[in-house]
Amino acid sequence: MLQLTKRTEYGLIALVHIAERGAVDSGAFVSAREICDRYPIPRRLVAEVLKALQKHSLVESQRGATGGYALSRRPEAITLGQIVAALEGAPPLTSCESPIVLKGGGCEVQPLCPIRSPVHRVREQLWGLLEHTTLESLLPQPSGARARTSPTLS
Amino acid sequence: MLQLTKRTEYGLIALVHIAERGAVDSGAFVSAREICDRYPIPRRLVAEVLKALQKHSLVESQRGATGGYALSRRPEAITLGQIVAALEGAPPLTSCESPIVLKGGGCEVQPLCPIRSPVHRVREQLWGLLEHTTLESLLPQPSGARARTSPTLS
DNA sequence: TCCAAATAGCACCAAATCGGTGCGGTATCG
DNA sequence: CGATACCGCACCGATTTGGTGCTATTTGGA
Repeated sequence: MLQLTKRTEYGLIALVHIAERGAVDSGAFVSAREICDRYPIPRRLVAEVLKALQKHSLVESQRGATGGYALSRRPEAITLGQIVAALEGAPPLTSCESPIVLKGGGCEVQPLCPIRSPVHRVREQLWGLLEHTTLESLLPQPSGARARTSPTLS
Repeated sequence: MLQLTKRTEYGLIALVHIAERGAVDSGAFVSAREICDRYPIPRRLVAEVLKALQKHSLVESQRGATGGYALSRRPEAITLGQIVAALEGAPPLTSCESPIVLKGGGCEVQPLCPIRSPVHRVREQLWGLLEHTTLESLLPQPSGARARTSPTLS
């Protein structure tokens, strides 16, 4: 499916929320509870997602009573591609997209597969798009650049 | 998953093959058997996929002994977006991508969802990419070596 | 000091989707 | 007639997804 999973959506929401709270690099920590209090996301899921993001060094975690999560980089240094790769596995671009072989041929021989090469081109453009979209660009314009109504979550 | 299904890949292969054979608009018909003789695709699957493509008016079918499938339009008038939409359902762009609601809020109220609007933007770009990629551009350079898909959208 | 809050880790589950198949029916050409 | 080829339905197993239970561990604060 050409669709983001719920995990990724939850991750995006969590990251946007953390970014809005200004929790960057141990400056402050946002708890999973705060996130799922605000949005109807199961607490367990948000924890699982954040854990995955932490493993990919996108967020840092702090245990204990006042613990939580914080971005490990500034929002403009985090890309959608990194988030998706962290939550949905390595980009399928690397693995042979269409392991189609001619009868008797091998997929290794590129000229035999009619669509592998062009589809790879498309996939690369797609990931390029994701890589050029930063977390910051997903934030609801904090400094009033655009006239979008701020959610005013806090 | 941000990945095309096997069905879509099979569909692309079938369409590319049909296009290469010059079967356009009842000019000639390519049988499913010919396709799966050439590529290791289960005959049943290719038939199912072609049927779906036919329902979406991307190919036409002819029953009988010398029957088969033909493109209903020229390859440059068929886009990747149309193919994907036919084989993986309506573009998820229309349905609310992240049905996230604030506690007590509704997803209908757009300003409340922090990521819906930005994610929609990204999705639109993505589909724009697919819509600008024609079946012709997926062909292995028939004559004019214009293997472009869409020019720099970022 | 002790408890509450919070993350970490593991196993587990139900439902949906995906890839693929069986079987019979119908149309068409030779 | 009969071979070829599309059509339609139901069905199956495997994988993925979305989600939960429970417990351990860490940490701050009353």
